[in-house]
Amino acid sequence: MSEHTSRQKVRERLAAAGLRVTSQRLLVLEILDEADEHLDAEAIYERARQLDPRVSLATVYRTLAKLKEAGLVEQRYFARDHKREYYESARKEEHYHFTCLGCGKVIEVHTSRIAQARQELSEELGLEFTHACICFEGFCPDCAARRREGKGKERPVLDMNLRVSGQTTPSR
Amino acid sequence: MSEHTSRQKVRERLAAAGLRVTSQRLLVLEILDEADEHLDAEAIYERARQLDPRVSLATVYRTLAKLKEAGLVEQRYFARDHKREYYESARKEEHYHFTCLGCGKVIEVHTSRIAQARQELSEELGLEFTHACICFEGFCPDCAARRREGKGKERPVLDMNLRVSGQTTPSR
DNA sequence: GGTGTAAATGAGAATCGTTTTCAAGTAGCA
DNA sequence: TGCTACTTGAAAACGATTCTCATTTACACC
Repeated sequence: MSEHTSRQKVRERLAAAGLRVTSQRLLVLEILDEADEHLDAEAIYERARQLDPRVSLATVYRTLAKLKEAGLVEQRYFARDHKREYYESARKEEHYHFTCLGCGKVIEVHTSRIAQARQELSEELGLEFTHACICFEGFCPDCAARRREGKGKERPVLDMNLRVSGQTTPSR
Repeated sequence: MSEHTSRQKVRERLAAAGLRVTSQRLLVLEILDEADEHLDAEAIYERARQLDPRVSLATVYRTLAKLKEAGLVEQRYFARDHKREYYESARKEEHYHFTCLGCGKVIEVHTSRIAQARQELSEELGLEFTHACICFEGFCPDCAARRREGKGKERPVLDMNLRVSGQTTPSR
């Protein structure tokens, strides 16, 4: 069943957002819907190209901008890799991201404290929040343990098999 | 009194952090100490150059990296201007930043909810936090009011007399 | 006070994710 | 079916940051 019904739904979501339906936009949105990780423009481009070799990276960027503007897609920054934009379909419930500096893993975390902070600050100061960029970094349980053991060696754990360029922030 | 005493203190802070004391580092750290706004590398460079025309932008960047690494300076990202790094002296108490999309103003806000979230998530999931990048955006009381009035016109308020390049995130 | 050496600097080139330009193609409406 | 405004591909442009490399400097040690 999925093949056309799902594509049809994607089509409708685009139209409902007032966007022209193009094969490139369908493609990008489908890729993001199906992705279980967070993708950057380059990764989306790779996937898109396998399905339709004509798509260009510029169009991926333009499409992402449109989808974001329409609220169909959310853009995130992760940890030290703040030079690179990541995207995810906007259909998940509120969550935030924790990046492990040891293994690069991105862990989704749930908390109501951020919304609470927004609420309180909004009342106290009369601010009107539209958006927040929140990202946490540190070590996942495994990497934290590994660090505690090999502490004598203090080997540079910050390997990041992700594309993560960045500077050092000491863990005080 | 200040002239040499304060410079002497800056000198000591650098040395205490294990950094070589150079005129450029003194300069950058002094500039950040005295700044009442948040400065980006370019702005620091401008100010530094007026005091010592020899300094180069590359050195400003290198110095900021060192100072950050040493914990003397903190680096932030603001709202939509996420391509640009801002710096502030690391001597203030915990606070976060709210950027007004109407006038570009950066408002410092205080809340304990973030620390609370970190604490709770740390206990629940065994995560070890080292750093968080948090920035809020929306409209300050004035701009919010202005928007509510001129709502019919819906003029594009996002003027940002700061250097703010960015995409649109709808205020749902 | 000299001196050796590792670290820091200036100038400009390089990087690299993202955006823009411009000519050609296409969606969606009449 | 045609019109027109919106999209696209390809390649160039952008812009904040980082790197290279030859030169200078801080500072530990004599």
